[in-house]
This record gives sequence, structure tokens and C-alpha cells, in this order.
Amino acid sequence: MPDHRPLDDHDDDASPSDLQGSPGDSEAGSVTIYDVARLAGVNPSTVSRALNKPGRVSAATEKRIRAAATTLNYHVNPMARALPTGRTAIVGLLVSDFTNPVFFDVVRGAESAATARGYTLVLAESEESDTKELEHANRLMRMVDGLILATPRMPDDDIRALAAQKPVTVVNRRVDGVLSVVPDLGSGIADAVRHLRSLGHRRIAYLAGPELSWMAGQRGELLARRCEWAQLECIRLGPVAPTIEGGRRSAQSIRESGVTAVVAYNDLVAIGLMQELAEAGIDVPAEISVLGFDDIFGANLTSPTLTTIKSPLREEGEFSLTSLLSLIDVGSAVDRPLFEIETQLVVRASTGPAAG
Amino acid sequence: MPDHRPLDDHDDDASPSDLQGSPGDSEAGSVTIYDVARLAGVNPSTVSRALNKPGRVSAATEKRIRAAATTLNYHVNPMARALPTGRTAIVGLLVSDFTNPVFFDVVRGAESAATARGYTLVLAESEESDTKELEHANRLMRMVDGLILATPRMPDDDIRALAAQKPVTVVNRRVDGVLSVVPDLGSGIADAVRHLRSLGHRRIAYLAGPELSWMAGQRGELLARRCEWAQLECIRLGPVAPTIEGGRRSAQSIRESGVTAVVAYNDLVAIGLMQELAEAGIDVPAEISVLGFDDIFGANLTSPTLTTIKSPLREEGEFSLTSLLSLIDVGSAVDRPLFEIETQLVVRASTGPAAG
DNA sequence: CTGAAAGCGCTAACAA
DNA sequence: TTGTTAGCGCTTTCAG
Repeated sequence: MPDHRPLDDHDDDASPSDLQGSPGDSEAGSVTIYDVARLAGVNPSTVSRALNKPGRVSAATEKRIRAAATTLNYHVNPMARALPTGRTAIVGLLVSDFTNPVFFDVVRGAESAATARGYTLVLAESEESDTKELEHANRLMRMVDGLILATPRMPDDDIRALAAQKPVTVVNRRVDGVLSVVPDLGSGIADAVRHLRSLGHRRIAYLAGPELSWMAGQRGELLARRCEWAQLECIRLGPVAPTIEGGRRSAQSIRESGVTAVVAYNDLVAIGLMQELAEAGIDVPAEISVLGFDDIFGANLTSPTLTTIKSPLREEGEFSLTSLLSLIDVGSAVDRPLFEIETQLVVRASTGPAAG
Repeated sequence: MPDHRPLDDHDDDASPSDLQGSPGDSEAGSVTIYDVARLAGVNPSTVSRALNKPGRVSAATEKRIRAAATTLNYHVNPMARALPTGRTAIVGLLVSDFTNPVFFDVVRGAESAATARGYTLVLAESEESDTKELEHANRLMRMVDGLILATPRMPDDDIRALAAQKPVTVVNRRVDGVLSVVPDLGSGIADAVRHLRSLGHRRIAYLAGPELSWMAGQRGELLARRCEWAQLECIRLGPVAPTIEGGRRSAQSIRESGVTAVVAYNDLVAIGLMQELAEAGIDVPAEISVLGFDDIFGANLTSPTLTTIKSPLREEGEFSLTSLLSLIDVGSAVDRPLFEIETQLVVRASTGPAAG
């Protein structure tokens, strides 16, 4: 297991001395290894070695150099380093929609894992557009050491093309040949079906998400399969936009379908649906049960609180980052191209016994 | 008004051709201006000029060069460009807590404004720690053209020290000498006080936020002042952590205080408070009214839905980014060091006539 | 309008 | 162990 810190940067805190800049010392915070070298009485290259190749320099001079560096308040210039090495110590994270709370935890997990390893995270959003997504990805590619694609909308081939240039990991989607971090939906869905069945539901609906979304397809398919297995009729409605608004718009068709429970593509859709249902005077869960996917922030704030299949969002973020870094380190050989993290049903108040 | 795009980058889309890399063309996506120059039959420096100094090259050769660039699928190397120019076309955004939904919109506003101007946004989180915050800020400083500090916790002097190095804007806090983007709380607070007064409340509480938070102090102070003005007694409770948990923990002291309404430091605190109150069997708003600040995602999902003083979060994000870019462009001369954006009261269901 | 040449700050052979 | 010497890819004087 290689050490992930991109380089043993000299990381003492700066005490940015003078606001007005006393003419004596460095003007614009740009002290270079040349300055350090001069102070320490060595060659610049020796400074470079001392600071990031532990052991390749005599203990005595290393100490002298480090001292010089601190008194001068030296810090590497990441850009200058990136040029000869080709490594920037920054990784990209591309999400489809900032507005969607699912990403909060993914971003958070990735960010904390990144800074823990000495990497910087750059964030971009594709606004649910596959073309904009590819554009952004290409833009980021020029400056990152690796890229995380969270719930991407672009075609598999585009993703593979990106992965051919630099390390790439994908979250919430399975792409052959690319390291994918996905929830293991099986466990959560099985629980959900069992839960509904035990409450007496016999006919339920799945409210499908966007066609371009791999997750949407996956959730629908696995749910359908599990329902069949459990001898539960499951009709498919939608697709709807993966938003509160999308959920609201589907209320009518849900009512007409006559099911006793509905599994929404995600929590946002479920929340929207519940809102619209409430406004129409339909009681949840007495008249109809509602479940979501993800367990986002807010799922336990609704009334009734939302029963949902919880995705390990933060873990996915951390995991994808960690995997990405090992990809970056080892080159390209991945031992296991697929990481699955368990989901689980969180039972709250939006599900209840099937209506008469 | 200068054009903000850092450089007229050559931005055609890549169609990343070969996954296996046919040996003929560029191995690792690294075609340089030298390649372009050779193909176009000019000097590399001319390529550089043609691509980013409009008009400084003859129309004919420029066309030839652009053609060469496209057929070669050339893209600038941001790091290489950053070295001589000292500008990276990336800006940093440092938030105190990803978990707090207030930042969603701030981030979103900043991100969209940034990419619209051709800048890349890097995101970092200080986890509510002032030391970690300064560390991160210093780290980012080495690679960004400017930095946005959202709701920073560090002392004013540290912020000014940062601002002395590179352009800095501050969101949700007023720092003398540094461009600050803050909500104009006055309007929203005035509305809130009027609202409460008209509902018959005479004695209310302010549940204060973290001591280090400028906003917390500001909200408390302005509210107190306004209450005095309106002859409304306002006691101060707390401080509490700016989280749901913080709100829950304060329920007891609220009950003991005997007020008929409470203004929480922010929506998260208000939500936590309402949850705890509900569990204790206390009816909101019949027995006590609750208001928050911000109007985050989720404020309209609670039951009852939350009355709150809405901050223009997205606008703050956009604004801070835009201001930062003009700072970057003009050097350091700011015409107006303070931007205030109006807040406004959003009345929902958590406020009602004063009890008893 | 275009070419030649120097250099941004750092790293990485290659010598010594 | 350390110094010397080239670059990384781009911009930018300075000449022509």
C-alpha cells in the first residue's frame, strides 16, 4: 500500500507577516526553492530532494534546509511542481445536480477523504445534461489527476474514453471496465418488499426516474424482480424528473392506478408525491403508502416522515475517492472493478397497512 | 468592464478517439503548441498569440493555426499557463460545514457563476474549526486566483492577512477592508418582529448561535434592537450549536423561559427545536411560535412548515464570485467594500397567535 | 505581423 | 550525498 500523500509538502502554517509588505522580504508571497537554497547554502535541487524525497539527503543538510524553509516561510508552488511531474494533486468530482441533497454526503465524503490524503477536490455540476457533463469532464481532465463521476448521465462509451486518459471512478452506476462504486440495492429492496408484503400490500407501483439514469433503471428492475419473487404485483409508472416537482406531477397517475403503495425513484420524488397527495386530502399512509430511495437530509422532516431505502452516500464518496487514489498510484491495474455498499430499509411513518 | 474569461481558451469538444491509442498520434492527450506550430508552419509563440490575443496576428495565419489546433485536438495545459502568468483560473470557496444546507445554494451560485466565466471552483470545508479553516485557506491560496470565505470562523485579522496576499471576498460576515457580501437582515427582521407583534406576542426569545459566528451576533443584535424599538421584550438564550441537535438541546430552556415565541439562530436549530417540542407534546404554533433564519432546503418540509427569514443564498454565492473576479481583474481597487442583499420573511405555519 | 530567446518554479536524470 | 543541466508547456519581452 503506497503512501497516498502526493508529496511531503512543507506544511507549516504561514503567519502572513506584513500587510503593507516591508520591502526587504518576498513581495508577493513567492519565495522559491532558490531562496531557500541560498539561505541554506546548497543547490536548489537539493532543496527539492530534502523536502520531498525523505532519506535522499544527509540528515544534517536536510535539517538546515527545513530550517531555512520555515524562516523564509516557503511553500511549494503546486503549478510549478505539476509541470515536470504531470501530477497536480487535485481530483475532480462531477455531480449531476447540486440541488439534490443526495450529493451532499457524497461530496462531503469525497472532500474529507481527499484533504486527508493531501489532495484538493474540485467540484463541478452538469445540471442533468449529458452534453454539459462531458464538456465539464473534458475541461476538468486537463487539470486533475483523476476524476469521480457521480451519477453520470453520459453514455458508457464516453466514460470509458475518459477513463482511458486518466483514472476515473464512477459512483451510482456500473460501467464495464471502469471502477464503479454502487450501492448494493438488493438488501434494501428485499427488506422493502418484505415490509410492504407484511403490511398486506399486494399491488404496488414503481415511479421510475430519468431514462438516462442507470440507477433509475436498476432500482426499477431489481424491485420488479423482487416483487415477482414475492408474488407482489408491481406496475411501472413514469418516468418522472428526479425532483420534488417530478413527484408532485405524478400524483394524479398514482391515484388512478389504484395501488396501495408506491416506491418512488428517490426521496425527492417521494416527498413531492406526498405533498401533492396531502393537498388532495389523501392520507399517507392510511390510504396509500409511500417509500423513497436514498434517505437524504429532509427525509425525516416530512410529515409523515419518510420510509426509505438508505444509500450509504458518505461511504460512497469516501470510497470512490480512496479507490481513485489507488488507481492514481498504481497506474491502472484495479483488483476489483466494482465496490458495492449495502443499502438498508429505514422504516418511518409513510408506510402502513394496505388500505381496504 | 473587462472581459472576465481568463483567456480565450480553445474550447472545442474533444472526441477522445482511440481507447487503445493508435501509435501514430499523441500518446497521452498531450498535444502542445509546438505540435500545432509545426502543423501550421509557424512559431510556437505565434500559436500562443493567435489563440489568446485576438487581433495580434494576421487573420490568415490565425485561421490556419485554429484549424491546426482543432485537427490536432489541442487544449492548453492550465498548469503550464499558470507558471509564467501566475494565474490559474481557479478560485476557492471555503465553507464552514458542508452538512449545513445553507451552503448548498451559496455553492451552487458560486459554481455556476464561476464556470460561466471560465473559472474552476475548488471547494473546501473547515468543519466549524477556525484553525482548520486557516490551514485550508493557506493551502488553497497557493493555487487559486482568489478565495471566497463563506461564513468564516477565523478572526478578522487573519482574513485581512489573506486578503493582503490575493483577492478575497467574504460571505455572511462583515470584515473591514475586505469585500463583504452579507444579507441585509434589517428588512427581514423588521418584518418578523411586526409579524410576531401583530400575532399578539409580547415576550420572545432569541436562541443564539455559535460565539465565533459574526452572523449569530448580528442576528441577535439586530433582533434585540428591533424588538426594543417595537416594545417587545426579547430575552437571549444559548448559545447553541448551529445544528438540529443544538436546537433539540435547547427545548428545555425555551420551555422554562415562558416566552410565547422563539427566533432561532437558523433553520436547523429551529427544526431541531420543533422536533423536541413535538416529542414533548407541545404544540407549535398553538403553544409556542418558532421562526428560523435562512430558508434552507427542508424548511417547507417540516410539520408545521417553518416560518423563516429568508437569505438570498444563491445570490450571495453568485455575487461573491462576481465581485471576486472583478477584484482579480482590476487588481485591488474596490469601489464598494460591502454588498448587502435583502432578506425577507417567509410566513409559513410555525407561527401563530400568542398563547394564553 | 512574426520569429527568437529567456524564463516561470520545480523535478529528474546524470555526473561528480 | 550533492551539484549540474535540462527540460515540463506556455507567455512574453525584444528584434526583425
